Amino acid sequence: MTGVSEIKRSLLSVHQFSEEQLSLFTDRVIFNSLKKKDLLIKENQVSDGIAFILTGSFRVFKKSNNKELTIKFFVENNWMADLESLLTQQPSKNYIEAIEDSEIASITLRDIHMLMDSHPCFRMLNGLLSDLTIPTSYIATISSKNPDERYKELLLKHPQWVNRFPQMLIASYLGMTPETLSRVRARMK
Amino acid sequence: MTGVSEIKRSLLSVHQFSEEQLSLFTDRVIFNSLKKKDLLIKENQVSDGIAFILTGSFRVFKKSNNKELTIKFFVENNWMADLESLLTQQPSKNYIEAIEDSEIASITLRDIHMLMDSHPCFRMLNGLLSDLTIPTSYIATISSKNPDERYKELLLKHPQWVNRFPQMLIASYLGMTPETLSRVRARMK
DNA sequence: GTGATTTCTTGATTGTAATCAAGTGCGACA
DNA sequence: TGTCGCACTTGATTACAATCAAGAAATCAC
Repeated sequence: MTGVSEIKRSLLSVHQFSEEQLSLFTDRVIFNSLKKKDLLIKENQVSDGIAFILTGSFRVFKKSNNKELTIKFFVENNWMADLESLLTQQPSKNYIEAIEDSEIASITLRDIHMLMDSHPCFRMLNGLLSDLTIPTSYIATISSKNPDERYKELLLKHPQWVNRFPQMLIASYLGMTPETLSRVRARMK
Repeated sequence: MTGVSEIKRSLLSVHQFSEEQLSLFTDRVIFNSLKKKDLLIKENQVSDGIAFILTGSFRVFKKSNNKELTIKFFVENNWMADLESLLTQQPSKNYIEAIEDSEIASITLRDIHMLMDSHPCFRMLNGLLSDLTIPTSYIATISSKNPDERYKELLLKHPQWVNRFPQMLIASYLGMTPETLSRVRARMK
């Protein structure tokens, strides 16, 4: 009930770690609760590790002009981080916010490096990074499809998101106004 | 005149490698020439390493509908790769094309892993990855600024690109038609 | 160097999503 | 349970970049 087994299962999906190695890892994680709207990362803060979502959901967003632009969603049983800030160790230009009340387990970059130094197999954790990138498909969708196509694509790729997250956030993620999203949905019945 | 010293200089910018370590790395690189329009990576091909650009330039693009969408430019003295394909070892959804005749030096993922296993310091090469991501700022620009602002931003961030690359490609990168870019430029004099 | 092909410019028109606005509904919270 | 505030819907209008088109300029191939 602590979440340790979920973390281990996730690690096993990238590499056949031994039970001992898994424990080396989970011994270093720190558990946290966040309430809806709490921020995990604020702009100008340096990301110091990655977090596994045990329950709940998050979004990465950016302030541009003074609009919020939602770039990515994360839900339970996935790792999350601000990849840019993590890799460069420069201040983040993004925010990560809990959409729902959430439970997470974090590990610092320093601890990951220590694990990698002592056990080369932990190098395989780099495989986790791919889920943290912004996929080129997202750019393609945003910049070359119309609102109806964008929404249809989301329904195919992430049908659960549509009912789980407020439409404002979905609209923001799809690069359209809430009004437009509302009309897209009306059109589809 | 082989390019080895440029590679070493680039490696030193991420970590204080010894001369011996640098040579371990450069002993493994393979040199190649590409002509304008040659492809380094095609769609559906798995990326098997990273390449350092000695001379020339490249673009990452994607086919969507049947338009080409330019996502990133790379110029000499930088590393390039299709990060998604590299991290997931899944077929690429993108193309990498030489914009000019170019010289590159490549190293395979397998060789990088070997180096990391034998010398933990090579783990620092992960720092190179940050230049390969799609920055969130790009998304913000594309999806919340008008054509004039987008072009002005490019002039600030990458003034050299504007004269070096064909306007079609610049327009494609900025998410607008060549006609629109032409008008933006006319407007700015 | 000449012709051929592609890129760039400029103009006219259109389509589409943003904006502005008002009303409805629902959920959070006291 | 009631009410307050925020999210969502729907309508009318506007703004802006895409599209279509044609001509000029630049680049490429032979």
